[in-house]
Amino acid sequence: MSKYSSLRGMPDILPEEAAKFEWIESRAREVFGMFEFREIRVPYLESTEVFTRSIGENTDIVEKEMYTFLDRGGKQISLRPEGTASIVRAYVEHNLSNKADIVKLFYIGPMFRGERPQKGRQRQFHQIGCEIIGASSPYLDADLIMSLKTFFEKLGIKDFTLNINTLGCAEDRKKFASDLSEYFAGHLNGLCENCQRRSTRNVLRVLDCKNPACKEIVKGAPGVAKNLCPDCLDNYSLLKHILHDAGVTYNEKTDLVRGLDYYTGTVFEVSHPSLGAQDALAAGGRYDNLVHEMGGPDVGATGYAVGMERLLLVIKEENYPAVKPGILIIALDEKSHKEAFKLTNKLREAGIKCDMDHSGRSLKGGMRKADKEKREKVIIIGENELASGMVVVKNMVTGEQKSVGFGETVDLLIGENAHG
RNA sequence: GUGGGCGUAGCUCAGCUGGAUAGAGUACCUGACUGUGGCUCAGGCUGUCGAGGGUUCAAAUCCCUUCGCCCACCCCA
Repeated sequence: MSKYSSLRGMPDILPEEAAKFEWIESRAREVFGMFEFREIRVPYLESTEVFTRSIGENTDIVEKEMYTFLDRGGKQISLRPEGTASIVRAYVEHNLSNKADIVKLFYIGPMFRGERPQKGRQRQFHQIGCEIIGASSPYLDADLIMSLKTFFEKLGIKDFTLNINTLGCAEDRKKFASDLSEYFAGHLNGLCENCQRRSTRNVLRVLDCKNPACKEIVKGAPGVAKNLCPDCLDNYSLLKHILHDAGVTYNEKTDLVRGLDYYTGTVFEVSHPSLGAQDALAAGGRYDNLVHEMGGPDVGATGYAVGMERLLLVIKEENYPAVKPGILIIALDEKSHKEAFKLTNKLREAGIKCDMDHSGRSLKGGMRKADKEKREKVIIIGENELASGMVVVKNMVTGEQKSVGFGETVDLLIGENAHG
């Protein structure tokens, strides 16, 4: 039992897992680079207002999940619970709209929410997100969704489902919400306790309640489609056409809603069956009013975030590349240890991955270690080698070994690596 | 915040109707094999039985409290 442990929901990411993070991140950079998104790094801490204004004062995230505290100057600051707010803040602050009409950005990093941890959910978790700011063409939504699909394919993820829906523009949404409130008011008794509360406070959320009784009532609820203005309707059906033509299979899910206030119009979610209760791998949508609300130009925007920890749960072990260990250098006594260390450094200078056993264990011990670590080669240096000026290079796979002069070791190994 | 499950060796777990030095497998170290790994065999190391308190002649085992982890609700990526 150690004296200290990390905070609840804020786990250490140990090397084995960190390697997976690293691999996923480099696939992200590869794919998003190809789509011409550019990376942006925004701070983990922001003035609390950045989040309350954008995510919404009455959302659960802001009300009860955000890590908020006073800094030494008495200013109220918060650890970011998501990425979009900061990015829009940065976009406005640095007048990025003047540099290009469309700005495509991606980010990778930790987010913080004070929730109770469970499968696929931590307090410090990591997201990879993409944003396209500057216009509201459905082609941009399609571009965004294509980047997500390509990313998932690159990671070897299968069996994911893309669900899409539209919430309509701000006016549409208002009308829709009031229609829903009216409908649910007539079925109040059948709804679960939570939904009775939701039906007045945040009526859209009743739509994705998991309670069977509520689901039944939701079936008869007015759909969003009726409430859409012609523009929204056109945009949404155009998006569906574009996706169809691009060969993207999607599932229209009319009860899909988002919990953050800034979403408007198209929303989407990617879910995976193996995830359990928290089955969203990624989610996003349009936020056409946010940039303006944050003090920027009146331009549309769209984006999504992918949950890293959830990717980890979904990606199969064999999808990750095997990490090949380097050569192990084993010295048999103090004198050879010095020479061996010199050789180790020479190999590294030549770009050959290797490590030396400094534990002073026996040759047998060293061999065992190399075997356990699945090393392909070891180099052995002892009294005999020092006397003859040769080192032993042993191939652990074939069992074959040869003596080679100290000076020729690097050349030999480079030659062998070149031939596999 | 609410509910349920679980905390015993580095890891996976047994022991739990109270009983003497707390076990197995695995991992690790050493030797058989004096300078060569995998297989085999032999030996060795590792524990505040999550923590604190209580009941008892006696507690890993029963009771209370507490902390931690997991799953679910809630919410969300």
